[in-house]
Amino acid sequence: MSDPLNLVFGALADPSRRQVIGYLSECGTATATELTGELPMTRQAVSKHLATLAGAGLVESERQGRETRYRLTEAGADWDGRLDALKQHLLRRH
Amino acid sequence: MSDPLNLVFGALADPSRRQVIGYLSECGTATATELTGELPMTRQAVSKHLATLAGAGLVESERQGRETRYRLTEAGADWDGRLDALKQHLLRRH
DNA sequence: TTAATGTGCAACCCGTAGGTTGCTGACAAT
DNA sequence: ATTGTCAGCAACCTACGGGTTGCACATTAA
Repeated sequence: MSDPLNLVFGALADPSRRQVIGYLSECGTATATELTGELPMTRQAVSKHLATLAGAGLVESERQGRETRYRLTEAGADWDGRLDALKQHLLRRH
Repeated sequence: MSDPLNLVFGALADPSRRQVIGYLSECGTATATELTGELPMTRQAVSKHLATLAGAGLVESERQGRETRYRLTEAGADWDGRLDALKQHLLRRH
């Protein structure tokens, strides 16, 4: 369960989590409550997704005052690029 | 649920399925019962995994007589390469 | 024809992942 | 000092995924 590949692909398997990666790639940085406005779920659910992404090393967090801001790690940014490329590839293929 | 990206990442999320991809990459082609010898599970479980991989377009099957042989599709072979590369990348990183 | 082998289908079990609600604690604003 | 906002638990619910067993069908071998 601690296999890095497992963590990464487990994290990427969920569409909400891939969406979070996309948003973070656009906004650069965001809090859990900010992301909640973009997703049809509770803040706690978003928080769990962020924890999963952090566990996979795709996201990192930093607490500033009373809010904690999340941003993509280098690995997370890499995956955002690959996901975009795959989307384009799949769209043109059909 | 029919989003291609969902299907692909859902399929790749399971370690057994990634292992199946690896075996098919080595052997070229195999049946469900042959793969059962390599994995700690039942033939039906392997068969389900193969069905999932086929649903994601990573594997294709062809029935020959009473046995059905599975092989990687082009997309599946691509992913086998990427998985190997990622493994190496993660190993050297630590 | 009969037996053996390979497959597919359906029902079922069980753990866990995704999501919710409810509460508590930390900062900030007034 | 009080009130409002942000975050972090913890418990709970529920659906689904991974796996099993059991049976029925098709094909090859005896």
